[in-house]
Amino acid sequence: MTAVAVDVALLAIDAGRLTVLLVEPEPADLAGTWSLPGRRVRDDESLDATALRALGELAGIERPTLLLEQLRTYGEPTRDPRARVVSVAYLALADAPLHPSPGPRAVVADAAEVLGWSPQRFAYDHAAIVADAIERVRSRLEYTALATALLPAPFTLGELRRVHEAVWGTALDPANFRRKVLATPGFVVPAEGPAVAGSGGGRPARRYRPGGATRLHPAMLRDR
Amino acid sequence: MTAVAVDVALLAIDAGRLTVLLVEPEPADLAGTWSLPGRRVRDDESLDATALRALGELAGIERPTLLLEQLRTYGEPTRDPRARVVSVAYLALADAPLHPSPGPRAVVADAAEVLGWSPQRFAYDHAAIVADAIERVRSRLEYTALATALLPAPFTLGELRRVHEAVWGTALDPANFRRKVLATPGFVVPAEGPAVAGSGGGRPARRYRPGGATRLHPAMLRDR
DNA sequence: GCGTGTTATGGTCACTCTGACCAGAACGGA
DNA sequence: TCCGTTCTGGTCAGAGTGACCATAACACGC
Repeated sequence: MTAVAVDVALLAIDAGRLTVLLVEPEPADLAGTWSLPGRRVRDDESLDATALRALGELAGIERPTLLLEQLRTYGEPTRDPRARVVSVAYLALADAPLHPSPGPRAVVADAAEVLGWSPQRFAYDHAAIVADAIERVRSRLEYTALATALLPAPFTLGELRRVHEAVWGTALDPANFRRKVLATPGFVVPAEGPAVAGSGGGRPARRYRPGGATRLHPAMLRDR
Repeated sequence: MTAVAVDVALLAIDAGRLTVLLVEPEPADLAGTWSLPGRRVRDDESLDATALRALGELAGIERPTLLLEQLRTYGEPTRDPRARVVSVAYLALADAPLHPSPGPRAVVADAAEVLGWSPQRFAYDHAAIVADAIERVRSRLEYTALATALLPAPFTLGELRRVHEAVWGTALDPANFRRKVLATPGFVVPAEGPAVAGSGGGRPARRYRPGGATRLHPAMLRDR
């Protein structure tokens, strides 16, 4: 009988880098590999609820501010050698660095490094899911206002720019980035209160909040 | 126990309009509504294979040239009142008008009209799946070369333009469309052979084939 | 054959958007 | 005070775009 599971790729920005949450798989024969937190779907439970439960039970992460977006569903008959499991993969974005709770069973890994790992370091087909999740968030930053989900509000345009730089792995011109963000209706709106200086000195920056727009026009295309 | 099914939104261009394939649901208590062709996933069967089998068994459509793309997975616990069914929805594109086989059990409906139907005319949550599929193909035409999957090769730039017009429901300037397509690397490549006139007269048009590119740079943005 | 309608193709022009770049403003720290 | 940093506003050339025009090359009716 075919089982249904949910696996979650939880991404966050930590020290200027994009990170992904990994956990040790539960089956003993998969020791030494990494996987995404995942749980079987209960009969009365929505897929979103399963995703949140997996993060709580396997990494001790309970955050109401998580942004959840369905990634795709992985259903190759051979993806789990023990049983037929169709897995609905989720992309989740946190607005602050992750601090998983219980010891070595969960780690926060650098996304760019993980992309270079051999697929054998992952359990099941989770190497593909992680790669798809990272590519999805990179693409979403071009066409949607998703970057604001990776930051606590209010934020400065410099902080928003560093989110884009961390996700895309490229440097962006501060003045041009500012011009494009402010020219895109609904991307950000000014927040009340005075400008505040950052940690390394420099002129204090104004603060902004998410503007409510989802799709961006015009888009913020990265270089190719 | 949770079951897994695949539902397919098969779209095609017919007489200058975007169409979607609908079938009558099998349960007797859903008579009078429409649904997408769907089947339970067999234990040894991939999701893609289930999608093709559903089209064959429920509409008599057997086409190797279909383009399949996963849409998303619908898993609300209440979406099917009889049992918990998680459904993986697929978007499928045909390169020619559809001719479903067996009588009134399958119909080809105009996509724009279907979008205006009340959700009660559909079984389950298939109104949402159809709407998501149409929005997906409209969006894909902006950023990918998917339009070439809705046409048999070789094709003229006028035929390719009419695909965009049918999907988006807007008129496009022939000269500007031509300039943009030819300026996008890998979108189309010239086909051998002479130019051929269309049905309604006019200067014969050169023919092209898909150029192999998937993502388009620059994108072909529609008006908003 | 001849005009007419249609489609394809090539071009112009003004406008917008973009990246590269410059310069001053406003802070923290030596 | 000087220096390094970041923020903010600006210029400039080039690419891309929509609106539009003109010509080419066919089918069709007369």
